[in-house]
Amino acid sequence: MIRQSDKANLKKLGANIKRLREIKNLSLRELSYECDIDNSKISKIEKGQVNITVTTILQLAKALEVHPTELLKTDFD
Amino acid sequence: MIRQSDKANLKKLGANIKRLREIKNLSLRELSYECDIDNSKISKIEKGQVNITVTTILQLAKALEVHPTELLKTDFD
DNA sequence: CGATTTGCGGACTTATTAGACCGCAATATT
DNA sequence: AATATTGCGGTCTAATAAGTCCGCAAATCG
Repeated sequence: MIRQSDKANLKKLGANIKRLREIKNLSLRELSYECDIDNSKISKIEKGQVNITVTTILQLAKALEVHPTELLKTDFD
Repeated sequence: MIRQSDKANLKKLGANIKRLREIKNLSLRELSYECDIDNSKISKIEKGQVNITVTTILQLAKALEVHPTELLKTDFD
């Protein structure tokens, strides 16, 4: 029962995470090393292919050195 | 491999969600009706017993009529 | 007091994330 | 040109979130 608006929202989230990563000039593998999440997984997250959990958000935020809320700062549907 | 700090963070998130629900004077069942999430599930979320996904955060935020970032506005470890 | 609401927890099935690994095509580096 | 890096996709297992239902004890209400 994965909704259509959810897919769009996950893409927005992913795009925002990618933006934050690029601001820090990190490659997928570098960020992967920092937050202990497989680089292919991060790739999928950025593509909006995964509905990540809160703890994953927190891990990414810590590695990106931003408050978790920053990851969600986008215009969801 | 559920870490210790994660448990604490989930509790903080849950407490914040509960706070937002109480601000709107909603019972678990009322909020449940609004966001289509079982009341017992919301109870577990508020207790920090579930590591919810992004879409669940979005559902709750919409029902609570706040931006998703509001749910994460707390001091995580 | 009797009836209703409320928070909460247990139990169960299904769907999906987490986590780990591999490999390739394109790009960047030397 | 040769080598290394990078983004990305596929695959597999184990863990767990999602989703649903039941019921109870305590609080609230008429």
